[in-house]
Amino acid sequence: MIFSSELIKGTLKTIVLKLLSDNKKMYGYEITQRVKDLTGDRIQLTEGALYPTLHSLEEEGLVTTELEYMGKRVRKYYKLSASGKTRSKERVSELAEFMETMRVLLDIQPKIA
Amino acid sequence: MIFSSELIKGTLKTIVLKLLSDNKKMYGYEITQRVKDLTGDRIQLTEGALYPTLHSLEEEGLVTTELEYMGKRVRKYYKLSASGKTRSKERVSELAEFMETMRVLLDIQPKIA
DNA sequence: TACAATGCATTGGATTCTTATGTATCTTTG
DNA sequence: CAAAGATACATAAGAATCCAATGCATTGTA
Repeated sequence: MIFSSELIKGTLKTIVLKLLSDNKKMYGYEITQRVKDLTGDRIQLTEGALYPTLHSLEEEGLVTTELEYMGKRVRKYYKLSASGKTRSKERVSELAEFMETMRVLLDIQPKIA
Repeated sequence: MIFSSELIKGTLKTIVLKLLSDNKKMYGYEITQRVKDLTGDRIQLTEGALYPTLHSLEEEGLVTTELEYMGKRVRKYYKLSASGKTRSKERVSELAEFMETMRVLLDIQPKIA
């Protein structure tokens, strides 16, 4: 089952920030694949959503970029800035609280880990 | 803490459907207050978001409406149709799965209920 | 050699929400 | 009793966010 896109809304930035906080640096395509892998194909980021998000994070100063050349192919790596690291923690914990609130609101039983 | 609005995106319809599945009938203002209560003021639905959503659910045939007069004041009650009940269950379980996926992706520890 | 995968990116459109506004009634408080 | 707040409906303009489609180019594979 692939989740209907509406659910992704509002969580994309948090996903990206979290991944970047766990990895020194990542490039766009890598992020899409990592999310695909980690979610068992259930979340597939589209490029039309991801790249504007990455650019937006850069404009906000939360990530910095560096180009790397693999032969003739260019990779644009993104890494968290200091403020990005802080923001990442904030976003993740806010989402955690939100999910807990939604769990109560929707009377959803938590899975036993 | 009131959640940043982006997080609510995509979950509003599910919230409304779930509340209606737990209550025979509800009216708009009641829904906003119920959500406010159930979430300890953390989620506050705006009318500009709620009413279009309710109208949309009606157009989709997921809810039916009936007017009730309290003196001169009108209340518009919404109740789930048969297809609405089905959709409600689908939406809630989809959101539950999505949340579980996000929990794994973001490495969020579940609270012990 | 064609096709799939990798890798960047933009554009147009749809959807969804916020903010602001409007109307009207009922209740509480100074 | 008047004013303010709560109750109750609703719409409109604009912002934000995402998807689908498209484009370009390189690399690997059947």
